[in-house]
Amino acid sequence: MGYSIGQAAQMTGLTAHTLRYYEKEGLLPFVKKSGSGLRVFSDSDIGWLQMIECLKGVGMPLKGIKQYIDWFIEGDSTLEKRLQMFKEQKASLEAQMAQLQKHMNKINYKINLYSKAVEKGSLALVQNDPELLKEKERVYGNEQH
Amino acid sequence: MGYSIGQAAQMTGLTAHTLRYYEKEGLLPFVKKSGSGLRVFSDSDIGWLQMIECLKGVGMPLKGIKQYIDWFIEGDSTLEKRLQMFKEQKASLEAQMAQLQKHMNKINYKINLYSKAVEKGSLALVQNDPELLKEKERVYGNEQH
DNA sequence: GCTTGACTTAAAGTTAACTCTAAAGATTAT
DNA sequence: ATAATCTTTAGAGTTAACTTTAAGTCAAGC
Repeated sequence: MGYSIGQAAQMTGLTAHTLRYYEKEGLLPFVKKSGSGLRVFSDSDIGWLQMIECLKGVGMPLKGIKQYIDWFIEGDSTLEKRLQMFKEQKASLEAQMAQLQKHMNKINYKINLYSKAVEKGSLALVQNDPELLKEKERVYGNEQH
Repeated sequence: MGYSIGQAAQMTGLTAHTLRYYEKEGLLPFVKKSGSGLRVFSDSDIGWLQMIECLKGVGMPLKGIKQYIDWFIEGDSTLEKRLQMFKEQKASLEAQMAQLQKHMNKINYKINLYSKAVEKGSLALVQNDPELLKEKERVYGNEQH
């Protein structure tokens, strides 16, 4: 029900250093201190850290995450802003996933190409395989490498 | 068939500064210079830049990309290494996409939650909606925020 | 022939997000 | 109660990937 900074670090995969850094940046305004000044993380604090990891993972900078936390603290008057923020993150996430899928197609092409090249012992011998050229045109525009 | 650094910048969405920086870092070993010392980018160089963008986009650091280019220059003796590299990038990409999907689930939950909160004008009034709690448990482990 | 804008180099500066250091106080195991 | 370990603070250092600066060269338009 109350975790030390070391325990919180282990639970989240972050380091104690990073947790102090996050606190300094205003990302952990709910973490309490014990009588002797030690941080005490609650389950809710761990939940916040997991939300932070999520937002960080979709590419939000720490400043943007802090904005969300500040809105949360401000209360129900910021509900629309928070909803808007999540909608924007969803759109950004969809764009990212589409981009990654394109990269995946290119990389699959390369794996195909290099698999055949390794078989033959030569890249040049394989580059003009008509089957590969067709796939290449489908995946890329019209590149090399 | 030959592009100035400014044209190459426009074609790739990078800045001329960045292209010079990439060259300095060894990522553009094939770019030629004109008699007066100006860079001349070929279509193949543009293709390399697109491959660089792809690898950067899947999270490879410039050093790793340079390694690939160095292997390419070294020739067919490095075919296996290059194949291996692309296989690793594919695995990393798959992990990333799975992670992003998890984040997407959380964010969809938040959009759902905040949509209802905005409707009611209160987050607290909505937090305990049994329908939402069920979805929350499905999406998260057991968090707040 | 002069201005404007693109280009050259080398090197210093910027930003985000940590990461580490030092010196001291607190907690836990034996 | 004492050694080993954990935690505290403020502040300096690190890393990747640019980004800007300074000081100058080159080419095109009027």
